Amino acid sequence: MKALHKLDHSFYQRDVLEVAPDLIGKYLVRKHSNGRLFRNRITEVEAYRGEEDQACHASKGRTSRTEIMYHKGGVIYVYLIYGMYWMLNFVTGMENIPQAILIRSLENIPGPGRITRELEIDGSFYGISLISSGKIWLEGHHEKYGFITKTRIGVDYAGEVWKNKQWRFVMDPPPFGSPLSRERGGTGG
DNA sequence: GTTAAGATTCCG
DNA sequence: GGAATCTTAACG
Repeated sequence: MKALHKLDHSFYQRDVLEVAPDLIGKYLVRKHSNGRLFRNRITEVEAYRGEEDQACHASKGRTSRTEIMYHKGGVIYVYLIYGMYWMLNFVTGMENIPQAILIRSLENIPGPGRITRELEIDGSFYGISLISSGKIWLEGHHEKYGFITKTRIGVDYAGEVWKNKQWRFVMDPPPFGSPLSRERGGTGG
């Protein structure tokens, strides 16, 4: 078994459309205050790219909420949706270029709201470092996973051009035994 | 200050 | 299909 290494700034400080597919199969590691360690592979993400992307929160420009997306890659962007669920995002790219990747599913946790609930991630994670916080980081090895692209979920308001971007990346083939693999072999409707 | 809507999830 | 639940952005 290959050794896992922690991903550093060089991984995150690339264009969001390069980083997003590279996230597939990487291990998300969460260290709790009691020392307990959670480690699970990322299976689905979505890219949000720049002020021109009408589905990206930064399309509203710099605000207190979007400010962190203008930071160079390697920090966390979280926000509350529907008053109930925290969405976990990784900021990517260079300084002053707003980008982020929504972590939509892990190997055993489908759903962005469920990920933050189970990993105990909330607003206090806004802006913390994926490299030096010690609370959350990524590990990987030099191996690429297969993936397919799809349109992003829940962004129909963004207009024809942006809502149709194939900027959702899903592990394919899915991990054996996962809900995804069962879905795949299903009846098809 | 008020208001509409949201990168969701769960139940029926 | 609809409720839960509250922050954000837009407007005044």
